[in-house]
Amino acid sequence: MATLKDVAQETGLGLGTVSRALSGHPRVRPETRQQVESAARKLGYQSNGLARALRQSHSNAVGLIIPDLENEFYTTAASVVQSALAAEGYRLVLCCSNNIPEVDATLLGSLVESRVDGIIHVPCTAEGSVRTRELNPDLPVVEYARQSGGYAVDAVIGDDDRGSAELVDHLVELGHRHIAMIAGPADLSTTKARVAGFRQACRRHRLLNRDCPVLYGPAYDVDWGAAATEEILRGRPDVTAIFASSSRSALGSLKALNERGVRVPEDMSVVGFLNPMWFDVSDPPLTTYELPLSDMGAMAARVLLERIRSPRAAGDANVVRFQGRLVVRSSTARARSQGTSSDPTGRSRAPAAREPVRDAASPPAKVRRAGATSAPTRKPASAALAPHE
Amino acid sequence: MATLKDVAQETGLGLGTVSRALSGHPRVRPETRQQVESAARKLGYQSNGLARALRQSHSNAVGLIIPDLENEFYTTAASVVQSALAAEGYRLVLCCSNNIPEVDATLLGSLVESRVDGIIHVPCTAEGSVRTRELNPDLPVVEYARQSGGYAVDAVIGDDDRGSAELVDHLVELGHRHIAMIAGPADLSTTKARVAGFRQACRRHRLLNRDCPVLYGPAYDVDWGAAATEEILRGRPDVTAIFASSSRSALGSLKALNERGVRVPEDMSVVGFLNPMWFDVSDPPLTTYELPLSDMGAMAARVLLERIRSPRAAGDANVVRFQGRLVVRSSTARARSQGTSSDPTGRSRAPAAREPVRDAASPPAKVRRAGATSAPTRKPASAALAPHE
DNA sequence: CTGGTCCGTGGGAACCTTTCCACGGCGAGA
DNA sequence: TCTCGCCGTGGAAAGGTTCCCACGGACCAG
Repeated sequence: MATLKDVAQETGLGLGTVSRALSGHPRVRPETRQQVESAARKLGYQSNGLARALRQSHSNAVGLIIPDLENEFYTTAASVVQSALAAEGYRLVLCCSNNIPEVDATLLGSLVESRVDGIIHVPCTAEGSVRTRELNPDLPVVEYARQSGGYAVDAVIGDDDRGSAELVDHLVELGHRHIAMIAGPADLSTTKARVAGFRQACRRHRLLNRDCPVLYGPAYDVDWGAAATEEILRGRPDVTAIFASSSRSALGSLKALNERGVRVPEDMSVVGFLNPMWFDVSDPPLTTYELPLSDMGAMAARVLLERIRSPRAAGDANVVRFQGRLVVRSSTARARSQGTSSDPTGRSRAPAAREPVRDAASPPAKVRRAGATSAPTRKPASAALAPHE
Repeated sequence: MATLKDVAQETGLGLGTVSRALSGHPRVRPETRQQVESAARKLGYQSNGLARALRQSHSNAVGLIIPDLENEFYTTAASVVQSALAAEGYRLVLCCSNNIPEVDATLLGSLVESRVDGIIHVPCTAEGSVRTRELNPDLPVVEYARQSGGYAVDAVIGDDDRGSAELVDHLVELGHRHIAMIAGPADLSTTKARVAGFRQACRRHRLLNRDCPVLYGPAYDVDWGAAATEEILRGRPDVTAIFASSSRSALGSLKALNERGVRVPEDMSVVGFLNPMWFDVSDPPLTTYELPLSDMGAMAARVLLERIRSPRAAGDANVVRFQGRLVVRSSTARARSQGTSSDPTGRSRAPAAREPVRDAASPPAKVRRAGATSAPTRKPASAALAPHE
């Protein structure tokens, strides 16, 4: 391929001039620029991004590491991050850890080696992104969806525990007092948060721990959702509601229930988590807690770009937490004949079924120092999570 | 960050030696290697991928351009391509054209500028990937899912027209003779193929063109699916079956029908295209044509890597076409009181409902010259599309 | 008329690696 | 004993860009 030197030779100009002409530098005569441009076109010159990145020591690329490429929770993030970055002239290098810690670590290494300008990371262990700090302390990193620990690293997360709590509130309101939670891998921070919210809400409603089992599983996927549901049907006849804490396990749960002929919501209420587009044509449409995924992805990109552009003040971590909202559909109904229920048919559905789903759940949030200072949290976050100055 | 030079200085060795030691070159004394490695660890040395790529003139990265990051059709591809590449030590640079030709072209340019080693491209115009040939004739490109034209470029595609045909066959078998097709943008090659298959099958069954309208739309998305369905309900009371030629428009169609109180399949049969995981818990579970997306993605990666590794023989395009299979569920039933129907209740469901969905549809396919020579096509493809030697 | 400034350009250094070549030493075969 | 070849190493070139500095000319003010 043609290089700058070739263009220089063709035009009889020096390399510096050609470079300036091509990169829009003001100090170059218009005619010269014309000449250079036509020569470049003629030779089919394509500037070498590698060489430029090497010289300028920034590559206009950022890495995104997600644990699962077939989960709309993350692909939505990837999508909007990609858009946000593209708008600012950055490329996205997408990696997938498959939730394997070793792969995660390798990917991190590979990304710093390839000299990306920043990384958005969904960590899959408690160590999280701290490894990048060892590799390159100056590399901006923001954690997404999951938070690794007490390290001072930027993060954009959903309010998982509040979501769990709202779903439990909803179920309790309908008279359920025996609720099973289908959780994911125990060591993920999202799992922890969702379980914590679940337990806390149960306590608040004076539900007994043994009435509200939590089933940890190998992954947030359809098979586990189905398997856990089987387990519940087999071993816990007292349970009247299932809280599947991810969209995929909810799908699996529904599948298993449908196959076993268990009617939803008459015999069993089911709630999901997050709100993929197919939740309202499933059979039945699912009650769930929706997180503003697009906003979250955009925010992650914004926080990262801000860090890339302005030098980072050490220890000054920026944690943004997004609220979601309860979306009530027809997969939840009054508990069947379980003590307090006054409706033996169990058929009275929640009143607010089929409410519109896709409106802007949280106010347009601003990054601290990017303008308005309001964090998107409605109530002040716990100390560990609030942006600390 | 520490560089090779720093390590050389630290150890008192020359750059060449340090480089060799670190890159596993055999000609270096084990003790020396030890020394270098410990010094590198001590300094936190991270090799600079940019410099290496520049020197070796290959970057171990490949680009993937898809038109829509929220469509499981493409994200599935992205996922498996990513895995396949990672296994061979390549990174994936993911770009999204949003189906905008200008963006597509820009992305192509940006990728060749960043010196990826190859590109997998879902073209969004008929020109397709030919632009890369101008930019860099040696850059391996494989087109995915859509085929741009008569250019000699590798491609991995699904057998869209056969899929359409099989769905039409299925509907006709059930007595439908007025079938509306919800198509996508008219200029996409997938749309063309699906419409062609539809028309052809209609002709074969002697259905009249005016009984089988094709609705072209702005995009393969939920809104268009819903809008088109409204249009059909309003303007075409004769239609008894809707062929939504993508998973998302099927979703929109179902949504619209449910909202209008039109029963599926009693009042209207619906078939989708492709087979996202939620198609069998939708209300009702959808009959569809499933394409082996994982195999297709893997094949695309394989074809590309093969091209990267072995010099391309000009004009020798390798086109692989994947068969899918009909998946019959309960969204299709005998046509309502439409002439031939012998079942006035319209309730006799297709016999094969709930058949297993996720088995290996097509035999493990081999790339030409990568071992076995059998193409994954069951019957010989048309001349224009067969791998030509 | 001269000194200073700005403009446009050329040349070289720097970015960091890999790779090639050369060189000294040493063991083995002639 | 001499030579050949191999081994381990050092040095330098190359890869393609950007950035800094210097330089000549023109222009302006004193």
